[in-house]
Amino acid sequence: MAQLQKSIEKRNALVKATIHLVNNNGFHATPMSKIAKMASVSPATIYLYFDNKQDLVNKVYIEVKAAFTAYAFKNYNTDIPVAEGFEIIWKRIADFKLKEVQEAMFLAQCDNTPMIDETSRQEGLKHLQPLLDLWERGKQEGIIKPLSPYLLYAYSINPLSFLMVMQQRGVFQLNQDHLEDAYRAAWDSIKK
Amino acid sequence: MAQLQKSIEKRNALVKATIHLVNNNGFHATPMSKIAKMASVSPATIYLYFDNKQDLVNKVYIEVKAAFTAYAFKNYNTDIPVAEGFEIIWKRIADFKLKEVQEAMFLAQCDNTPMIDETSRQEGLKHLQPLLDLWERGKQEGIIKPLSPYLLYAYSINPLSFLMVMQQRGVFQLNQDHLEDAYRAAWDSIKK
DNA sequence: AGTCATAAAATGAACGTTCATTCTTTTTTT
DNA sequence: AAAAAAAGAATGAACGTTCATTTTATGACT
Repeated sequence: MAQLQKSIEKRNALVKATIHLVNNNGFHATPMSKIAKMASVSPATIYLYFDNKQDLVNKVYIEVKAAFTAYAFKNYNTDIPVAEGFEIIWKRIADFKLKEVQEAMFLAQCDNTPMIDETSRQEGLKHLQPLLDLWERGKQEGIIKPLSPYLLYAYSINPLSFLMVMQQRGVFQLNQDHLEDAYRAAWDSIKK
Repeated sequence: MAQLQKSIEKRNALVKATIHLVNNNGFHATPMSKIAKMASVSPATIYLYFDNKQDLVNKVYIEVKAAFTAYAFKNYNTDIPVAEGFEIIWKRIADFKLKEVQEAMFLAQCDNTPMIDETSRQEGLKHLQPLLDLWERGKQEGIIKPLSPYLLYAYSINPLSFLMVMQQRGVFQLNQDHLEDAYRAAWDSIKK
């Protein structure tokens, strides 16, 4: 029991170190030796928890993505009206990206590079279904534009990633007023 | 003269090969030997044109970025009214991303990873000034929302990158109708 | 409770490979 | 013939992964 506990701690440390180092250096410029060192572990120990480097980063991606969507949909259920549901989800996503900066940065990098296996990418996409359902409902009720989900996503949700990256690079400071403006822009771009 | 001519061809081949290989494998999974092979050149020859691998990718980034912005602002000048100017620029950007897919993918990857030096990133940003000026004018005339340029960019220009990546991954096909919809969403999100 | 045998977990060193870069030689151009 | 450009082979460092060994935890038996 104490043994299992310890293992989980080590695994978490490895995941955390991977996120941090990949954010700063990229996947291929992050040696296993450095991940091990940051997690206070021997390089060989990584291979007790993961098959290899690719498996490590795939698993980290899927776990972070799952955590992200769990957070995003926490206060949402299908009984809530479309406009309100969208606002709830959008603001939770913004929350996540502002609070869990490292995790969000990691996802942004994964989504824009060939770093992740295609299958893991697909896996990560599945979790977004509630949002797609909401948009479908919104279209049927004539509340939002009859557009492809990719367009809806591109103009309402995805811009948050861009803003977060800019904030992270220190080029501008994102505050609560900005977020209200951003939400308004997001809604204006998809509402009918 | 004939010698210089030949050199430029080799250099172009190297740039092209770098873009292609980095798009498919990422920066660090693209060995100089493969770039050389794809450009039909010896690895050593690369070092006649570029200082090292980092210098190569930085220069490719800046050149592609310059080509991109030159294309974007081709038909625009400061006498054109704000709304019309925005439409011209937006559609040229969309054009570029659809026609020069490899170049656009390369920029998207550079903008979301630690692959490029910070100074090169800054350098690439400078070229966007005409768009910033246009927004400033739009705000003063009360035509577009009084928002930070980062918000304006995030909700009007940047989504195109997302759409292009999705298209490139084959998850959906972007056609002319989509582009009209996308432009409408872009404008709705920033107009007052 | 304490001892010890066994198994699991963890380690550091070592291996084989890959890669960026350099060096020496050959080819091409002037 | 001299200089510039290009080539391929060589070099040394870094990396992912494995291996042999040590450390730690577990549980049976006194």
